[in-house]
Amino acid sequence: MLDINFIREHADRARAGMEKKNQDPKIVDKFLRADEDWRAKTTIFDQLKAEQNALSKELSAGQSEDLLSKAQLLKKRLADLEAAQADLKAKRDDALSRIPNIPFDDVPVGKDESGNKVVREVGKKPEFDFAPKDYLTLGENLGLINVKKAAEVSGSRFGYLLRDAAMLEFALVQLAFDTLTAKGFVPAVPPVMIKPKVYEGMGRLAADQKDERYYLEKDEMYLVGSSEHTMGPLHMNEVLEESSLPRRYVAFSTCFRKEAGSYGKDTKGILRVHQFDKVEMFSFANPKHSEEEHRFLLSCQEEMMQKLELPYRVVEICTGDMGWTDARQFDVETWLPGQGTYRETNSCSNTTDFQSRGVNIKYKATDAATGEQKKEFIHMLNATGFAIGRMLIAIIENYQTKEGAIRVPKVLQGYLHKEAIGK
RNA sequence: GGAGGGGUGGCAGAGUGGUCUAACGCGCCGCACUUGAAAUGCGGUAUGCCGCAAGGCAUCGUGAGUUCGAAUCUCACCCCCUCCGCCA
Repeated sequence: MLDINFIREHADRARAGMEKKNQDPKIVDKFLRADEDWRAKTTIFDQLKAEQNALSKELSAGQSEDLLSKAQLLKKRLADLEAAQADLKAKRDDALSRIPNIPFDDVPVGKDESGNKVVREVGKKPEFDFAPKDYLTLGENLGLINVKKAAEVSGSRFGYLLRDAAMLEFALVQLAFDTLTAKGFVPAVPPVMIKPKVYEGMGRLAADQKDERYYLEKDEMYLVGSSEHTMGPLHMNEVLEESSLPRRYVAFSTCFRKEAGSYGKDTKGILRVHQFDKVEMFSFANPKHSEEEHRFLLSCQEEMMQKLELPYRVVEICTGDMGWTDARQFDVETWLPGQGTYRETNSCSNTTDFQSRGVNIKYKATDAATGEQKKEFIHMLNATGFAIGRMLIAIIENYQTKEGAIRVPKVLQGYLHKEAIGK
């Protein structure tokens, strides 16, 4: 969530941010109104409460009928006031939860993905002396992917990864963990279920994405859409030492997504499924250096793409297309020759203090001039390591042979103990 | 899932209805003493909110309740520990 004081003082900037993100800026005014009403009620409530406290003290010294009836009257007034106050606060907080993070000023402004800016293209697109096939045809032919059986067993948007596809998953996970732990990332396997209150704090139950979540009603738990969601709260309610920053993690988890609102989109295959595995990078950073940290995470993504020798491009996501919690977002899109297009395979976001405020993670900042110590909200960043399903798609399509086999990327051959996947 | 014990400031830990405005201790910060340090002494050391300020309000795991008044009593939930059962 945004800082309440920031919205009070810079309502115009909050409105502008919402407009850029295709949200209704009137929400800000709704917030301001509820906030003002709440503050007025709070002032009266606090005064009355002070009266009550004084009265209680008097009563503790000596009771009298007069004082007691006065206190009883006060109690009733306070109860009414408290209800009204709680109501207003709920209204205010509801409005607050409908305000996304504000994009940095230099983020390209745009309505939708057509406004995204290609930053660079890297790698050579493979050339084939035959018509390249799509991954699903290849994968089904080789017995690597089975979505038909998965549909019978679990429904649409599920898939079985079989044989070397399953082996490739572990090879990719291993490659990512090897690469990133060598850089000091702490390896992690986080929970995939999360309490509603914590999830809210992470800004991932906001209006625009609540329908995207699986909820276990009986247990009041959500299934996470990414390990980001439970890695962020790893340091919930903590104050981290400035010298310990940045704190970087590489996590592996299954991800669950309803894919509501994407009916009819990418319905075939395993590109868009309800369940997939993903390696994720997460960083708790000093706000002074979070932009730098963001570029670093992006460079890690690119390094791993280059290790796989996959052609990709880096795209800076425009305001209208970027995530709810993000102040800046880059995507890595990988070339898919079977489809003749780039598709998003990685994402990399700086959420600044939008999430850390929600899960209460601070760091001890030392003022360089005065030496004074202050606790401030930390910046939190997340980035895809490998989204396994989509990387399999990219590998299958880019490494296909005329005979319908798949060459194994050099860097994975050691993990897979083979150079090609055939029948 | 069952039985029992517990959750209090950075840590440790007292407090079982009204000077709790949360003891004592440790740690931390400042000052004094000291050549310096240690030791000692004195003072200060949670967070959030309302307010221009003075000041006020809230918070003893969370939420609700009883009461004029709750860390303290009641209920529900969460978490931790011990034991039993079940389980990869």
